Amino acid sequence: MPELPEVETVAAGVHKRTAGDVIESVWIASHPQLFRTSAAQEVARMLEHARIARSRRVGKHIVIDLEDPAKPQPRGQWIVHLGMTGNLLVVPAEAELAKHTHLIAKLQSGRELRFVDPRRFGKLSVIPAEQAFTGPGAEPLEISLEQFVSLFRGRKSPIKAALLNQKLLHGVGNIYADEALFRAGIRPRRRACSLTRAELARLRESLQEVLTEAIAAGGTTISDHVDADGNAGFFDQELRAYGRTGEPCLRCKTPIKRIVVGGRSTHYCPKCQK
DNA sequence: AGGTTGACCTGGACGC
DNA sequence: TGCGTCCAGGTCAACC
Repeated sequence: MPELPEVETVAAGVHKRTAGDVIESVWIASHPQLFRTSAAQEVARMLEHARIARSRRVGKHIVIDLEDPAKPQPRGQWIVHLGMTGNLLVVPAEAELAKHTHLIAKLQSGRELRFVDPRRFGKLSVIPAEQAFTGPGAEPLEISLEQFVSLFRGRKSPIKAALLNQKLLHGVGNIYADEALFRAGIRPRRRACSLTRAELARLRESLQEVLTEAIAAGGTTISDHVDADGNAGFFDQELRAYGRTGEPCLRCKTPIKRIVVGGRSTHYCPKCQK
């Protein structure tokens, strides 16, 4: 499900509904692979009796700032990665329990913050307050043209694969990589280092544009992305390349082609994208 | 060291 | 209806 716009939608929803609320107790299912960097008990200890100060997005991660409820002092950060099918929902305590619910944080307000993830590719961890979480790469919406250009200098991998590399830019996933390359008119298989400065400038513009539009639409719902309230996003109606295999290009009517780049399914217009 | 591939999971869609 | 196959928005370890 989740790339930058979807994670942004979820983080904003969680923030709106839980800021200031206090976690009374935590229930965690026994799936140790969800807790690669922090043990489940560590997560529980950090969350229990903490006040939720703020929730925000960094790359594809949701960062939840926790503080001690007595004195407003930072306690730590809860880092949530939604993986492929993960979600954070804020629901009334009596709401039906979804299958694959792996964590429930009971809130003072009577609601519950629940982590649900059928495929269990998601990851939960906690870090101390003084250790600021910055994510693995650069923010696509804030990066300057100079920085953007330097990311791809000397990179021999296909530009599509480089866009998906979270250590370069974090937050870009398969859908928006395809969409940005379509809008910029660049072939996904081009070596990153072969792109001219003008092409990279176009790519950066296209990427920022498509991400911004998708955030405004509440993200793309292919099958299971919903916001903290359970509402679907509607950016899937705006997709021009992703998932349109065989359908006419909206610019030139040539059928959209599907290939595999870096092991990921990739959609592009063989005529418009050079 | 950088680049590529398969493994990790469940479930939905499709063909027979 | 049921069974097998393929595919999926993301990483990350293990290989070349």
